[in-house]
Amino acid sequence: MDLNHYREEDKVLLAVDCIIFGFDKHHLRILLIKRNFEPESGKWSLIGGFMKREEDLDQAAVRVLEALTGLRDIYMEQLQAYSKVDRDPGERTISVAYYALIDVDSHQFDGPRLETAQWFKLSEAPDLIFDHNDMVEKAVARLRRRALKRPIGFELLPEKFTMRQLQTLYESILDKKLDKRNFVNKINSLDVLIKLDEKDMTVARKGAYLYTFDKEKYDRKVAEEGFNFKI
Amino acid sequence: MDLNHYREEDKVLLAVDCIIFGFDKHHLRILLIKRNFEPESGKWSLIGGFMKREEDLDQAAVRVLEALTGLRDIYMEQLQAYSKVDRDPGERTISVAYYALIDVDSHQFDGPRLETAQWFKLSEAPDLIFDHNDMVEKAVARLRRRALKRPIGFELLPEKFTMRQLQTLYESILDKKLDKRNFVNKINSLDVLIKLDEKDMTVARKGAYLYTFDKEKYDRKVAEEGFNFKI
DNA sequence: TCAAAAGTGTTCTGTTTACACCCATGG
DNA sequence: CCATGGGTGTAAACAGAACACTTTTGA
Repeated sequence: MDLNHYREEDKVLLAVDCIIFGFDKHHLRILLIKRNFEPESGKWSLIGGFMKREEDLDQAAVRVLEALTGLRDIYMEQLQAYSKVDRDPGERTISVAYYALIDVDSHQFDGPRLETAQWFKLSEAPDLIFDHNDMVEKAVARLRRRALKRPIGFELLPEKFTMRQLQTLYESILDKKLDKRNFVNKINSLDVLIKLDEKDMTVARKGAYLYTFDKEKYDRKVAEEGFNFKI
Repeated sequence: MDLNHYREEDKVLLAVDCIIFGFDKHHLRILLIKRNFEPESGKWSLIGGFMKREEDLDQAAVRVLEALTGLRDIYMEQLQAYSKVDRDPGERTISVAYYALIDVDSHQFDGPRLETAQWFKLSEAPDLIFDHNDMVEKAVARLRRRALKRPIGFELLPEKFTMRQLQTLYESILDKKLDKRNFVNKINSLDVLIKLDEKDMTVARKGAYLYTFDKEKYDRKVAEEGFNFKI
């Protein structure tokens, strides 16, 4: 059997596509670009590009994201490979999806790219090319699972945030209303937030306490394989 | 930027590697083959091979598994892609890992392949080539997560099985002893097993009732997004 | 003085855990 | 008749869900 012999003609192009989730204090968003090249020029798609021979997929994802949006040092995680034979009508390509979570407000992308890259509310995102809708759906499912397993927010929230912002983030990820008291009790019982003396006076006349994550405690607890964050 | 232009020299070989879990009524096992080709000839590895241009990854995984073991109609699920630049010392290849669960006893592989393919107890598996150890570790983690989320066993157990066999399966997946009464109560509360009138008289003087999965109920419940199977 | 959002605890219910004895049978 | 593994229930601890009023202060 020639299973184990390289056949030059079986080589394929490997692409990466990035599902970038953002949160802007009110809504969960996703970053898309309008394609200005064929195929499917003019349509919306995920940020993507080809892996080069001298890099691995993780590196390709980081490079492609920066090239198209100027966003730097974004940590991305691999989701899975998409390989249907006819997924890209142009050329046989296999694409590996990556996803990341970032705080919209502290990651402005630079001017010239603004026209092509744009944040959409998750619920209002346009139809995407190829199998990109599937990729997004899968990424959302992963985000939800992850949110239920441990408190996320490090990446999606600014350094300092109010309890309500964290709750709103969870509500938009899980797409359901949560009980304020139960949420606060749950978060506090996890003991990974530091309550600051500072208040955000813009959100209410009374003001709202600001919190930060206690990264050390958080990492320790995640490592100890605990948490289980059911809401 | 040439992000969006195909470069012939960036094409790569895409491989699949299969982590096949089996259960033989006592132990969780994994299927490995001894390589009789370079590189790393003589060492143990996962079952793997290259994707052809005219098929997708899922199809490649099924084909490769059958070619090397004679195992047919095995449902496999994609884990993730492995793409370190130097992962295969021979040629630049990216490998996508797949995993499957099967019942060892009802899936004998055919004679001539017996010498290369072999079931190992998970705890006694040899060191593997390339990044295959990582793949296995990841697959085990996935298997555990899945076992905790819903009752698995359809695939890993024979059609009819005893409660104790199901418990042993869970104990070997989770690698810890479970309480017999709590386990039975939990399983029964899920209401997806059918208790047969038949007993397996080989396991104890008293005999042990045989069960089958109620596939319809099971599928309905999984679809209703419920279950949460904490043990 | 009032509108708007923040902050805060308790009770109830369901789930998980811990735990020990009798049963049926083949040898 | 006894050794072996199968089969069964209950109580205590814990986690999750439901639920309403007071506080602060800027306009």
